[in-house]
Amino acid sequence: MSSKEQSAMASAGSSSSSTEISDSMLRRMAGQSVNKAGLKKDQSEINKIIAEASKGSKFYENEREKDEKLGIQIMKLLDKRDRLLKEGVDLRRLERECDTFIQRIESQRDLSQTIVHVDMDAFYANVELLADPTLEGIAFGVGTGVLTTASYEARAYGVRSGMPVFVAKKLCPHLRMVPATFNSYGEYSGKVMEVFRRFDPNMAKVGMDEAFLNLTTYIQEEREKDGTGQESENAMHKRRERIVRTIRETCKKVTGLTVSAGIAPNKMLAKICSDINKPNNQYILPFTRQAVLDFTRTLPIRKIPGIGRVSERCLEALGVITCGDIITKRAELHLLNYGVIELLKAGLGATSNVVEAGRREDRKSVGCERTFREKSKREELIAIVEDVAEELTETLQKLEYTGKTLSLKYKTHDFKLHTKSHTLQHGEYKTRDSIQTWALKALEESLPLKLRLLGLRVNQLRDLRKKGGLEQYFTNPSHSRKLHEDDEEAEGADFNNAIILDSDEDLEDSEAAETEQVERAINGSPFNDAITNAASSTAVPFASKQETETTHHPMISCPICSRTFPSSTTNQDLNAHIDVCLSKDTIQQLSSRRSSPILGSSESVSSTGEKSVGSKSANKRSRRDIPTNKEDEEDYDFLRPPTSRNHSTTSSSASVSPTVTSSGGSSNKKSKNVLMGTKEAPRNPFAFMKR
DNA sequence: GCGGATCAC
DNA sequence: TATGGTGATCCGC
Ligand SMILES: Nc1ccn([C@H]2C[C@H](O)[C@@H](COP(=O)(O)OP(=O)(O)OP(=O)(O)O)O2)c(=O)n1
Ligand SMILES: [Mg+2]
Repeated sequence: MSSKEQSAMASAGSSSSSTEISDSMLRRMAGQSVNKAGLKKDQSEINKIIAEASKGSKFYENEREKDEKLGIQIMKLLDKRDRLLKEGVDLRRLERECDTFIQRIESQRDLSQTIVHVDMDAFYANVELLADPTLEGIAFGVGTGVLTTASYEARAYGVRSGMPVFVAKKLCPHLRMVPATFNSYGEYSGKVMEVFRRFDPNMAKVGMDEAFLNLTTYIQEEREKDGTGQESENAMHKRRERIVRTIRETCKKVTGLTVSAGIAPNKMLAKICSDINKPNNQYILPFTRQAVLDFTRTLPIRKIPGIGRVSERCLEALGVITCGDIITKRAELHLLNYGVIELLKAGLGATSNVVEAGRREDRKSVGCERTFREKSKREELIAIVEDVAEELTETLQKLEYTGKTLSLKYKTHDFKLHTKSHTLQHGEYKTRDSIQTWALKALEESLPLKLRLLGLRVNQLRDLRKKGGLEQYFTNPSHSRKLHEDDEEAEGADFNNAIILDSDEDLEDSEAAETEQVERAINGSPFNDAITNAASSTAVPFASKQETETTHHPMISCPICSRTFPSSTTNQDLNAHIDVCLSKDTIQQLSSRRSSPILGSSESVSSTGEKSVGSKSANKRSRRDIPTNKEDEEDYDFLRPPTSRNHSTTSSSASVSPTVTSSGGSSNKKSKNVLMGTKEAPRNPFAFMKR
């Protein structure tokens, strides 16, 4: 049993070449393998060229070390699994427990929202193309030293984001490079977002070139305007496609840039779909449970946002390659305290469909870092820190934030990363001096170092544009500034008020309590003092409000079959119907191909004229009280038991958090991601999909 | 609160 | 010869 996985894990050297580059290293060095369309060469050949070009470098050595440690951690993970199984853990019980989770997830599945993920094609590259038409149709990359992105012509050679130029040129000798012009990307980003916002004023921007839109309201309004009543699923399907095509065309018309899109009932699926027909195209997933399950069953877990190279390898070692495997292996995942519930949600394609605009005060940090040729001379390093501190200060002031925590980041010549941070008890980081003073101190006490990167970052921010103090607590969320209403790029540095009070608390480690000064300056009026001081003492100024939204759910509909009901329907009736639907046995449908009423009519139909998306507030909860569960909405409650379970079975010996034991220095540290979890505490890499 | 680590863009 | 910058989150202490 374990022999099979053992071959799957680690390197299982199948490399036939004389050199000994393991499979895992080949894959590690090759970023995203776009295996999609016409690559000029075989992906495995490309991977070999990449690794070959890097071999021997410090970078490569560092990667190899990390790879080796990961292999060890994975082996420990498998050992732990085998040990628990040998000790007689009841897998079937775990499986039943997972089935309960699945039932709950299913009961909350919501197909009622039309979610779209829009993603600009080769964004930086296409912006450069607008400025320089001679780039049309040729292979080129954007950046210096490392590519931020590449034209699709270049991608055909295996050239990708994050790849160093010298490697890219090995893959594509005629590759042309153009330097990045970040300001222009910001400007175009602004224009693009403006277009998206026409279709969903609440659009959620994700980075400079992508966004989530909830088109449900737009669609509803359009239908009302048309006088169109309830539509067949087929008609809805076409309407969605048409509207998204319009969005993309408008974007192209207004900005000259092409965009791809994914249309699905929730964010994760929409995001995955936007990639399917890239570039300059779209993909829509039918809004039926069966279509979603068919889609996810064979979907590689690596496509799940949040599952990166490391998680992919860990899961692969457990035999989990596709989302369908998540279901199949659910008991083992549960046993190992992997974040089963989040994995199951992803595997079932039942994730968050809440789209809300980001807010300025949501920002958590502002930083600045610089890579340079190896340096170890004290004065040189000091000069760099001073330089970085100055730039960071300028950025902070322009953006109008201050922060309580400052961290210094440095990378040694052999690519090992480190950070040191300091949190002020009273004051705030705001001036160049307060920042630089601590940064230099931190650097000096680490000093004998040969470095290639230095950076500074301020955390625990306070938004100076937002009313400080307790009022935040009572102010209506809608009053908070949307992230787009200004901020970065475009826009000349609008001078800041006279907030320049300088509160160099930290200078002598004295931590003066000039917070008062700062606050006063910010709030301008002394009337605020009482509130302000109280707030700062309770850390409220930095608090962000809680949304506590459950999944979007404007109408009452069966979460399994989508059938809608009048809002007058009682919970009892609804639950009765849900039980019927669930009784079909979710698991079975997952593993069996079982065709289904595709976009057919059978579903949806009976709308009983329950229109009104407007009555949104109607039913906020999608799960109308399931079986016997506690009140908690918290997934982790289900994962708690694991620890006790694991050990209860084995009693003492279980060695609570054994395996890891830290082998010298930072070594074992793999603990990070799920697996290594010496203990329970499953990791939750899916913030993105979380409610 | 700190430091390491993973992930995304 | 040679491997970026910004920001977020999670985990174990
Ligand atoms: N490691 C990375 C990845 C991306 N970017 C920047 C450049 C990209 O143009 C932009 C958007 O990232 P995407 O992942 O969306 O990639 P592209 O838009 O370039 O290509 P596409 O979306 O068509 O795959 O972010 C970056 O600086 N560094
Ligand atoms: Mg893009």
